[in-house]
Amino acid sequence: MTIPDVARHAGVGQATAARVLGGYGSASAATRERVLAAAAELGYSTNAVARSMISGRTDTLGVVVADVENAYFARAVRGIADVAAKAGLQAILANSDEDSDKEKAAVQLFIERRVDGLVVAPAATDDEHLARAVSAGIPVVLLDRVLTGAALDTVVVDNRGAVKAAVTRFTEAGHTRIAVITSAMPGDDGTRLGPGADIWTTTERVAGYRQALRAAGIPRSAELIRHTGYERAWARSAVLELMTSRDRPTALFTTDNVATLGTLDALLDLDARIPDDVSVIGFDDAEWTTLIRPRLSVVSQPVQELGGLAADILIRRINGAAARPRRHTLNTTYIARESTGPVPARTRRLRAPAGCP
DNA sequence: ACCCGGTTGACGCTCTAAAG
DNA sequence: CTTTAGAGCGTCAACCGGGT
Repeated sequence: MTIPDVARHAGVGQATAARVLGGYGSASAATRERVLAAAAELGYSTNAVARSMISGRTDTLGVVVADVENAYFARAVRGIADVAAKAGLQAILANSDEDSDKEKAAVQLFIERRVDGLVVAPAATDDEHLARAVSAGIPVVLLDRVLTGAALDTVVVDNRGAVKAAVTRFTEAGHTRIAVITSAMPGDDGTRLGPGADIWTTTERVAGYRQALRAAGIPRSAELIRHTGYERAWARSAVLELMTSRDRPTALFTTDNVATLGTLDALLDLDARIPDDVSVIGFDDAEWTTLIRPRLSVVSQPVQELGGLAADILIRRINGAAARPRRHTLNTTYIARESTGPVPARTRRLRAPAGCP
């Protein structure tokens, strides 16, 4: 059923039926009613493909994140989708798995699909493909991460400051053996970043950690900085190793959801008591952080607002806003709960249970 | 028989010009 | 206010004439 069918059935001209059904131009109330009745009777529904052909819009937003299963991205996507829906746009998702090639492929596919705009949490510092999207007339807003080379609207939080403030809680409580667990890809030695893994967020958070140590006059030691990769199991084994080593840390800061889950997993296996054996602060106030005991102290970021703001800026761009691209930095808050405490008086020996890898 | 580059028409809708 | 006629959007299959 197409507009000519509806027009014929309603006994009006094709253009009139199109105007009524498309919601543009004018038509008398009586005509409108006839057209709508005919459309309902015939079961007409708009052909969005045909509409896009002339309008040049698809009313869709492409969203590329590392992994929608990650609670952080899930909430961000929720924020994006809600704001998009209010503007009559639909978000389409792709996962990059922090792989630059996958991200490029996803962006290319979105360009081919002629999405009206893109929200990307970039996996790497390479931005050529994003510039291509922009020159193809598809505006791009970066989420969660900054690309230094690109002049793009960007929505982030103050990662460095947030982590510095949180780690300072540790130093103020007297901790000096403070480890940081990140789920960035490690290099060969397990402590430095691997090639292409210099994700802005992680870099900033580790920088915040370093600043806090420096401010407290604590010499930094490389073995306390662990880049464990994007699998929770990897973070887990890194923490198992770290916590059973001599001179183990008394405080752990985890920079993201995956690292936090892997860390807690390891501490459960070690039967470590939080915070008596080790204090923990995580980044991101996931829902489950208050369901466990002790409740986890966290840096909380307004994830859903972050996504919503990204979508909002993007929609403005789609509608022709020409302002110079800028970085929007939202604030985080530290939420003190029960997972942090003073330095343990003496370190109880921790060991992994038998059969535990 | 085949391959080549080029042209045409079809898809469903939006939008304009011109006329009723 | 409403109508008709028609251009055009981007892509593809089908077709065309011309060449191997």
